Amino acid sequence: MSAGPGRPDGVDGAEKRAGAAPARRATISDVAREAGTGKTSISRYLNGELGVLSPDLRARIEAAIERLDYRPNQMARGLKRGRNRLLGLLLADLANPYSVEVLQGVEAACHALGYMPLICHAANEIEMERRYLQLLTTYRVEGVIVNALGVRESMLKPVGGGGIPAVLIDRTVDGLDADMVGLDNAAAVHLGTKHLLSRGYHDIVFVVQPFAQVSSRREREAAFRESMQASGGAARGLTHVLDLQDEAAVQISLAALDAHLARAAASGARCALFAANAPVALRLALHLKAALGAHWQQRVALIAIDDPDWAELAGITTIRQPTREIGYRAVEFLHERIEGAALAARSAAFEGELVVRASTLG
Amino acid sequence: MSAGPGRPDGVDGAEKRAGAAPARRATISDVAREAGTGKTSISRYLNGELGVLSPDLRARIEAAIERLDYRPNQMARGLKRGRNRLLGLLLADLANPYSVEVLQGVEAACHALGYMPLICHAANEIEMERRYLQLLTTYRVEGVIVNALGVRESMLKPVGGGGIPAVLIDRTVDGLDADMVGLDNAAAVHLGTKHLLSRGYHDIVFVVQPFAQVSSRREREAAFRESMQASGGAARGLTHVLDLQDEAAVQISLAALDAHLARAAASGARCALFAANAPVALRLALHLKAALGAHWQQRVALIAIDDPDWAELAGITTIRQPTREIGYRAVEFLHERIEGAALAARSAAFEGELVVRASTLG
DNA sequence: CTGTTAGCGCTTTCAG
DNA sequence: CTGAAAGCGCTAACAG
Repeated sequence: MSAGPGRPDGVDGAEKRAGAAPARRATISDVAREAGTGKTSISRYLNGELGVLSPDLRARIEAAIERLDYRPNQMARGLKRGRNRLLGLLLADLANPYSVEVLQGVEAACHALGYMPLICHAANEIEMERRYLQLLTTYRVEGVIVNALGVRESMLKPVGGGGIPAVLIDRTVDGLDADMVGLDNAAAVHLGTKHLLSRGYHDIVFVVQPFAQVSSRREREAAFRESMQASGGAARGLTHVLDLQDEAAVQISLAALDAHLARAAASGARCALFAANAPVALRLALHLKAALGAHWQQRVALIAIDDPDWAELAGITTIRQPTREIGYRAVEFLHERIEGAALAARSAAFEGELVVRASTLG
Repeated sequence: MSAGPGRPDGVDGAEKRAGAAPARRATISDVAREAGTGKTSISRYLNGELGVLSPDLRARIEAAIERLDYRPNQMARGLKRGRNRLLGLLLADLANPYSVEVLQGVEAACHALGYMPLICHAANEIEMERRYLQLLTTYRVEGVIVNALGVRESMLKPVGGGGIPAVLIDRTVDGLDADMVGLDNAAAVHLGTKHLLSRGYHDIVFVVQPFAQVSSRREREAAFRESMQASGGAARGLTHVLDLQDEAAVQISLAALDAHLARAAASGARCALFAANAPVALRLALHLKAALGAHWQQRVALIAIDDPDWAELAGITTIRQPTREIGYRAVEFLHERIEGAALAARSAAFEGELVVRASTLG
């Protein structure tokens, strides 16, 4: 991680200046000198303690700052103050539109509360995630929001314990007692199955990525089974695993799915696929299109949790998560922890919203 | 932007510790004391100057670090060294898959070169962009990669001038002489029109967002017109503007487009739409589907620059940009500048790749 | 091979 | 109202 020695320090292109502009950014001392005062007053000015400065001094400071195009160095401030207003946001997969939307909520909240988000993208690599978490520690972020891949609780701060304050998004982390915000998975799945059943689909396959390690997937899968049981055997439910990280496994799994669909079709059952999230839905749709042709929608119904922008185009029924709010709330939770709130771990579960489209109106 | 006074400093939940863990992260002094040596040796150890430490001292240091779970503070290092290994990445719109892909290239390069990307998302808000640029300055990033919305050159560093080193992505900034990396727009558009003409489409509408302020759009539009002229009047070309930031304008524009399509259909011309980028393509596809029904593809051809994941699902022909490489190269350029390279502004234009799908095989 | 001594740019007592 | 001085955690001469 360290840059290592050996860099030719002699090189210095920055010296080639056009003319007036200072080679080095002005420091607080420069401003103090320019304004003919001490650093303290500058600092006071920067921190908004205006009432305490004489109008004259204040004017001189303003002028000096302007003239030197001075910008306080956050790093130095952070070092002295012990807080740098940096929040880490660790995302498992930015290719998932869910993450991008949550990110937007996080950004909005950060602005409102005066934080700067340090966004880290693990790209589904558990090793990346580990490195980023370490990096965040190193940059002394005041807290982290984690959409975990495989983080161990050891690096995070359990409520009331040591480490760095964390709030979890979408997924819990084994053994970590922290604030959590996400979807009300059980309710969302029930919403979906109820819709499917009401539309007369009596053979439902729930397709989900390997769920043992990921709480949200686990909860969705459990809710699905429970939901089907509650239907009193009126419909047949089946869980199907699709490991998107392993293309070979995906092929095998899709073949099995095809077989199931064929069997169902032969027996005259109306069949629906319930994708546990957007990436799964996309993979399914692509496959169905390839396997059944452009009019695959007439052969099998598809519903999904998450509402990516292409869902409308493809006409797929979805259960939309209030993603922005999830991100926003996560920051709020974290902020409270950072400010020292000593309450027990909280959890916010938002409701999903059913968006009915053509795919389930067959 | 400043936190302002008035925060109740008395509150301090962090004091409520479970037991052993230290309330405060260990500092280099703690480690030195624990290892029974001076800070210098610790620093040397941290910076990989291992050959210069006796095996014994080294072992003691390692043990101490381990015991205290010590992590060097990057902020302090940066303050002292004058470089904090932070790079700013200013993105106009993360909802555009293009940005996410470029981002991945940037991340990869950052890892390889030892930087930490500070990702800022302007969300198409020019004011946000300005604030972020200021913030990045304040955090003393060593350089910025900018996918500009409306940045003025005043904040950035023209090659050889003052300010912060910048490299531009996809779009140039008026009056800023900086490194630039993006798509070979002219070639990409030619690729598209050639394909369309060869498939017998003789009425082509190029749909683009307002292009006066954005160099890539401008170049694409110009290339389109030139391309049509070069076809020697064999086909009719028309530029159509779609301002996605203004829903009312979009409606009007789409209505006009519908009229054009109807006219073309009446005259028996085979008509194609050429979307200048993915967001435009999505909007067009959604509209066509709503206006012409699920089988809109049989009525009008669609081709687009950019290759979002839904393109395959919708069967839309695209011109794919090597997005990862663009991001990677941008970091490399920036790195060279940071290291002091004093060459003239460079520009890297990557070739697009035509991905033919059903939409243009009608 | 190792430690001492100055700061990096800023905030914060503590005296004027 | 204002400024001098002492660090925050770390690195980099400069002596041993």
